[in-house]
Amino acid sequence: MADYEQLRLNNQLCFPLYVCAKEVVRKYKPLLDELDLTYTQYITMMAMWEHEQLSAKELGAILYLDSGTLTPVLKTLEKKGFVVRQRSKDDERSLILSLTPSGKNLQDKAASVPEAMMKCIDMSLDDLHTLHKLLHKFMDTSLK
Amino acid sequence: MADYEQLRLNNQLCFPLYVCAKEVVRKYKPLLDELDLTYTQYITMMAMWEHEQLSAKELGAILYLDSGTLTPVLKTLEKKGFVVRQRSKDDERSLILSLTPSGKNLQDKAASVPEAMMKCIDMSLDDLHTLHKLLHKFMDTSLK
DNA sequence: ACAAGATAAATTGTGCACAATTCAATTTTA
DNA sequence: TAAAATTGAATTGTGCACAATTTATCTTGT
Repeated sequence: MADYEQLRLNNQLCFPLYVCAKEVVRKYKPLLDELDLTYTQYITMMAMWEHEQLSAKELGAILYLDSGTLTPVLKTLEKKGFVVRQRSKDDERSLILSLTPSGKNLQDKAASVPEAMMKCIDMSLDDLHTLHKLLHKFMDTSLK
Repeated sequence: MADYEQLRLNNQLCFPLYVCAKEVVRKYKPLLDELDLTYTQYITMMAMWEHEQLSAKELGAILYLDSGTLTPVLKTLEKKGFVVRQRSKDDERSLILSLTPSGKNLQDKAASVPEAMMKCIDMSLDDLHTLHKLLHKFMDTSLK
């Protein structure tokens, strides 16, 4: 008689990962509403603030998102006036993304978001650091 | 001149959480295709295997999902013949969920999934255990 | 007993997320 | 160098995920 111990939700690694990710994104919502950004748009803008200019392909590699997801997100960000989409002169297949002044300015408003989020999280810095390190290890070793 | 250090993707906790969750669910896909289940349907079935019978409200509390998500998922699982949806006699508002024989049998096939997933994950058991513990701590302390 | 409030699902609308396919531009190769 | 293969975005279709609203049922207070 099998007890299927491995199939219990509490014994899964993926389930808490899935729940934490979802719920943290939900925590972001009221903060990001102030910036008129969804979470996906927010991480897209973070990548843009770091890189100033990059192709859609490079962006997808950074964010782990494919064109099916990014194409509509980028069109929305363009419509909001934060991002410019233009084809590369060198290679017409490539879509080059850059920030508008409005998109650059948004970084000032966004600067308070990480701090506000930290206030919601009631764990020691030590635990948070360990968690951060293990998630990156997980990404690097298991998500190829 | 601000350097916006806190806004860098690599310094965020949420971003690796979001990526790991997404990518792990993607890893599940070929395994769950064998069972004709999506990931959301899979965790729903896991909750059913554990509880045999429960209300939609209880299921939502277990899975951290609201009726907007669960209603269509449960209708799909009913259409696939794994789950029965019926109103409670005591309280017509409540939706009582139970497994069909086919839904129960599916547990046998599902039993190999956790093991197969573990083979994809190239981290020490120690690290996995720590990660698991920290995610639960995070859920318990920060997601109220 | 009945109106007012609370509760449980369902519905509606928006925005991802991804697989699979398509299309156009570029590169490779016979 | 022309056909074949590859590449980068866009498109199409399916399935969540959640906020907000609606509907039906139940509970509570008078």
